[in-house]
Amino acid sequence: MRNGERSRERLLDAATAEFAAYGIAGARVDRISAAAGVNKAQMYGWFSSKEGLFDAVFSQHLHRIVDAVPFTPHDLPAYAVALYDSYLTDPELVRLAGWSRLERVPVGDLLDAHHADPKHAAIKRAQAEGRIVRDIRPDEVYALVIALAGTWSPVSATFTASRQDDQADHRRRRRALRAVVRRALVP
Amino acid sequence: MRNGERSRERLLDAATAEFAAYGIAGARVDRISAAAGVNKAQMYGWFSSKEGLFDAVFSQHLHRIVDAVPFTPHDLPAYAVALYDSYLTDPELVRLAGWSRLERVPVGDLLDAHHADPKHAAIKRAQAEGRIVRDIRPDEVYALVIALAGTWSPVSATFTASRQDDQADHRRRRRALRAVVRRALVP
DNA sequence: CCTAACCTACCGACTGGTTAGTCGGTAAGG
DNA sequence: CCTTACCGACTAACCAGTCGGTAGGTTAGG
Repeated sequence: MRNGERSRERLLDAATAEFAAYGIAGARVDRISAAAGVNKAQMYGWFSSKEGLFDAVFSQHLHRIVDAVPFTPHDLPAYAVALYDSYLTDPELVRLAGWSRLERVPVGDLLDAHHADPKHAAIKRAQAEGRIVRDIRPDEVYALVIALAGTWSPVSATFTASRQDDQADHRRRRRALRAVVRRALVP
Repeated sequence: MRNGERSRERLLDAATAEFAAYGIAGARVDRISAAAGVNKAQMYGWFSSKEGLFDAVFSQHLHRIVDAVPFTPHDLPAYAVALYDSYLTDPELVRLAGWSRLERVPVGDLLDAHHADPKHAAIKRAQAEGRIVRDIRPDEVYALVIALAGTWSPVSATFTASRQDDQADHRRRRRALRAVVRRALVP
């Protein structure tokens, strides 16, 4: 009974990297346990299956996926830009969400309602204050901002940005993103 | 030598469905050959591996992914709405692109330049004519439109729409999409 | 017109490596 | 003495890819 807590953490870290890189079907439990330095049987004692391990990883990172960046409904352009930056520093989270969408949740909400509801409510208030356009429903405002911030994300259908890109590229994308969100959603 | 052409077609159709549903790592070649009614050894005679089969499937559908909808740079809002509709009728294409991004092409362009270049050039002309705002580069205009059209797509990080959704929902999303693209990109 | 050679579609059965998950245990701490 | 961390070795199923064929159609030579 030397150090169960630390082992569990190393295991979840290794599993995060593995699932982010290969998805659920592509992940290998032997690779995870080897990378974590945790015995496989031990792993199965804590989490009962590969799927169970993915669930643990995903729910552990849920708040980081959702709140990687403080939500600022009164300044959506800045929020979108901050998301762009967070996708650059933490592409794993976006990839994890992508796998979950493709391998687990093909339609409907990706996350539980109680993660999104507070944001929708905040958007509604900002609309009442005249900070956000009123002709689009709060949940859709949110969806559109997330989609825009993900234009160059690790699940982009066009181009995925990386930290190695030229700083000028990042600046140009941030500027475009800020302008688009402002013109589209700020009255 | 009864009908090689038809068998090949059935095989590619079955492979498309399988890869769209499960991705490369999750796809099972036995399932594909069974669904197509084509012997597995035959399959390996035509395509040399599971990866080779995915490549064939993906390149076969490339033009449909890129040109599922006629590109109308002079009316980007309508283009975005048409893409929304095409994602509803053909979610497989978007999922295929998603798998390719996650399992194959983690950074940079998802598609070859020669697929995107004509569109960028058309956007540039539309900008010169004053039909599209000039403060955003053509390739980024395109990326932003694709991202917006994919707000409720099968790779959405928030909500994935489906044909079963209420017609009112579809109308509301189309209207929001049209408004956002117009305000953001049309002068 | 026949037939031998050849090509391509088609196929059932197999294999070797991989992989999720298990077993039966030791030892450390409380 | 009980619980929990830890572990090497194992297994049964799975799965991509192969083997060694048969048969139908086409062509060319006689």
